[in-house]
Amino acid sequence: MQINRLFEIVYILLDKKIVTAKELSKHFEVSVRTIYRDIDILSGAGIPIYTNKGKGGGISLIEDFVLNKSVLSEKEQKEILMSLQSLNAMKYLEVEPILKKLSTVFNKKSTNWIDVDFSHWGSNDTEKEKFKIIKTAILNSEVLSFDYFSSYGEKTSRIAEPLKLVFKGQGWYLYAYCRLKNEFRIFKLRRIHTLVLLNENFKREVPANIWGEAGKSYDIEMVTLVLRIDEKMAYRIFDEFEQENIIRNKDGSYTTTITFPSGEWIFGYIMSYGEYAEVIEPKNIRKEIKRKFEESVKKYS
DNA sequence: AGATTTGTTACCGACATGAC
DNA sequence: GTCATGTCGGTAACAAATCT
Repeated sequence: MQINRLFEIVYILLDKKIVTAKELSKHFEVSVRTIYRDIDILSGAGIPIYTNKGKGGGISLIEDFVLNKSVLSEKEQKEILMSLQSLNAMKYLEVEPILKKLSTVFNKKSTNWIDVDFSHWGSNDTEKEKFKIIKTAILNSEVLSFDYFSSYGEKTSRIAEPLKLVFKGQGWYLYAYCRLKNEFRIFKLRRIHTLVLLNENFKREVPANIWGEAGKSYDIEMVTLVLRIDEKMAYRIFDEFEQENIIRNKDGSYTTTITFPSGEWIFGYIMSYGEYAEVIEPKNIRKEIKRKFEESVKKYS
């Protein structure tokens, strides 16, 4: 199964409105038989696809499926986007520019409950599970309870009204109204544990700007790090970095590139690798790390 | 009405992949 | 290696819409 073909079919349909199976089969260099199988899969995934026979017929999406909100309820639109997203999220990794185009089509015209980025969704089953639960909670406006571990490792039990899933930087975040703090908060998915759907509904509007003051988050300076990490930390590397940014060296160590919002916390992050990580670039961070380690050594001497 | 265009379904064989 | 499973291609027969 070539998942890219499915997305591209949807994209072509959005673009051209109507296409015959034969045209599609030529475009993809597969048989019409295969195209029909794809159509089956797509409609199974909740995409409102239909066909017309005879001259001028072909395959199309239900009219104005993106543009006309009255045809599809808000909820249906959400689910279409979700079904695309989860197809992608499940396991198919080769996702390409078509998805970007698709996401702009959706983002512009459709709902905004999720900021689609179509980046890799990791390989972690429990994260997929979390994603699924949260998805359900958002779509049905159900209150969630979970344990949350702050960056200091502090654990708090939260009850929150989930509003939006956002992909940002290196991972997924849940934007929700936290009843513990009585504020809108952003939770990193990876730090959320023991997620439970409470049998309670809520009503709350999503504020226009969820990332704080306008533009603020976009002005954050980013730092691109090149790290060499010891083989011993392999389990963390594949958890924390994108696969295509990982290079395995001859001696078994790994070189990875990652872009982070700059800030003091980067040092903490790098140092959490202890002796097993070495900063190659940028030089100033390399120096700073060295200095910090040296200071730390002083304490022990 | 009959030809043409397009979708729909069934069946079978080839091939790849993963499990045992 | 063998077996099961899944994907794809080819063909054939049929249904429905449209054209001449």
